[in-house]
Amino acid sequence: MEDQGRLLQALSGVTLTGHSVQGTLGLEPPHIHDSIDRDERKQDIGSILHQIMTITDQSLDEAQAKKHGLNCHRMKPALFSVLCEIKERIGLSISGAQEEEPADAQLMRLDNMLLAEGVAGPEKGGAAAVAAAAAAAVGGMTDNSIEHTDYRAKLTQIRQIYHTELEKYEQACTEFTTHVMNLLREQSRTRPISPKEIERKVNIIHRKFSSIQMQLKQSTCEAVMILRSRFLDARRKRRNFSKQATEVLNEYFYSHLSNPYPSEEAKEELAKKCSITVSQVSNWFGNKRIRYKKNIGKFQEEANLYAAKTAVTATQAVAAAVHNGQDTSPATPNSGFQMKDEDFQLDAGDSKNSLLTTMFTGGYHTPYYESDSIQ
DNA sequence: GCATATGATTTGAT
DNA sequence: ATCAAATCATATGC
Repeated sequence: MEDQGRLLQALSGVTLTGHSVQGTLGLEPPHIHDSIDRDERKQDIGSILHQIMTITDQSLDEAQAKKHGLNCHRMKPALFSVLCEIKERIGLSISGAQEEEPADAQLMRLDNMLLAEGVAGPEKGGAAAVAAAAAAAVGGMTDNSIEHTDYRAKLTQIRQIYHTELEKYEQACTEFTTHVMNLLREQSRTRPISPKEIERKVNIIHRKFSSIQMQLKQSTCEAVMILRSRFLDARRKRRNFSKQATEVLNEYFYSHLSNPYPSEEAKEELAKKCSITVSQVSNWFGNKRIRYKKNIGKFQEEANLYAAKTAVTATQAVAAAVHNGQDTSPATPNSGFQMKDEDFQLDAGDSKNSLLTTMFTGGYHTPYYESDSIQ
């Protein structure tokens, strides 16, 4: 009863000194309570608060001490690893081994595209812009270069934004990762968190951030595409080749009519002569071949023109040949036209020009350019 | 304004 | 990779 009394005293904050236990049990008349001094009660509350504070401090210290003791316990590492293992197993059995890497291919595609467009990869925008400006200054393509530099400038802009954003993301990712890692490492002193789990969590963070990066890449790609279609779609801004370039190309075409497939070297030379690209030469020959084949009649006049042209240049050689007593019998410019995997012979009926048809449909197989003849 | 010419691109085959 | 063929989109000439 004595013990109980003290305990109750401590808990209720009412001094029971001089009163019987019955009093604390509510057997005392109530008016006695009212008579207790208010100051005295305040003092009691203060002392209890103090006690509580002290207790809290003590228990914190105690807990800290206990924790430290546990941490230093020789069995702690073993216990920790066992707990980690158990946790690992539970985690695996719940979530299973779900590996999801479907976005990888798309990410690669985006990366490749950005690299191809010059948005990612080594810095070259400035140099290219300078080169373009220089080309413009030299001359040649005056109206084209302005748009091209404009395009370059916009591309550089996109590139800059892309890189700043990417850097920001990377920085945020590293920051967040280190923060989480520190947190987990700190917690691993009191919770079973294995390094493996930390690694996994870090991976999750990286995945999240890389998905954000992918969004950035995606929108950058879109921007570049729009820019391209606005500025670089050659079909929209097509310019005919110069008369001189067409001349050179036609000369080659009609003088190689039996095999109008310039080699890589020939293409390069033609490109240089015409100040166009090799692929433009390829395009031109591709178009020419198909269009010539489709309607040889339409091209008769042109063929004659260039045949005559080359004939003139060949005159000297012919003269020499005649002088040497060689055969100079006429050949036909278009009779031997040959497409790949196909022998294409001119049908006389196709031609609208009967004179030229009779002139050039002689059944000779020797292309005119290979003979030393003049018409 | 329209028909044709022409350079570029796409597609599918080899 | 290169080509033929079809197609697109602009240029040009009338």
